Amino acid sequence: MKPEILCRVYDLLLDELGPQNWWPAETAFEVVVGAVLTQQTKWANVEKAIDGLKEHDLLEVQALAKADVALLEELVRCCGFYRQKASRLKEIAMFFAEHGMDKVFSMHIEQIRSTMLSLKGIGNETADSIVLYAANKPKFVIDAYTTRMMKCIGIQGNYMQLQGMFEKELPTDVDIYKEYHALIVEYSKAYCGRNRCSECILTGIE
DNA sequence: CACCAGGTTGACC
DNA sequence: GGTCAACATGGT
Repeated sequence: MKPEILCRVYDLLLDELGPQNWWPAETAFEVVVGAVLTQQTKWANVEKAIDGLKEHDLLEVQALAKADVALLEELVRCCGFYRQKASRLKEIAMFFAEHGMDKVFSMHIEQIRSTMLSLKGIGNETADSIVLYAANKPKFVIDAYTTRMMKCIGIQGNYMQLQGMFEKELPTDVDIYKEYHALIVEYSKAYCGRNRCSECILTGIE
């Protein structure tokens, strides 16, 4: 792997798309809910579910922790895997209701991460999304787009290996981590469709 | 009508 | 350690 390559990719993406200002959410808890709902799901469908939850005043910890699961299933049905997501969201809300979200998010970064991983329905990517965008701590998020893009430029590895590469090369900076992940997702959605590689701005960077 | 979407889990090797 | 089916709706 060339030195500085991840920094150069960041500069290219930022120059191409401009700042993305992720995560689109009004509160930290909305980030948590959105992070679970967006698993294998288009963001447009997540927005519908978020709107529905807001209308029922369920997008806050105490309310969601006490919510009727059947109602939750109805509200998140548009996101797929709706039975799992409904019950898991409620359990996650119950956890935060008991332990206090601010208190949990004020722990050390690796402790927040492992705490999130201990909850059903939260794996590596969702845990890191929560750490970065809800707890506001520097953890680089790897997702399917990131893995694909890195493979395109000759960088391969599993989740933790890729994360290690980004965190080693980049400055430890919450805003850069947030922006970089957002840029990868948005660039991939816009330009990495079929047969788009020839006009990709990253062509030849490896 | 097939395929994919900002994954996670539990079972299995 | 890695791999795999199951989980499910909605858009192209």
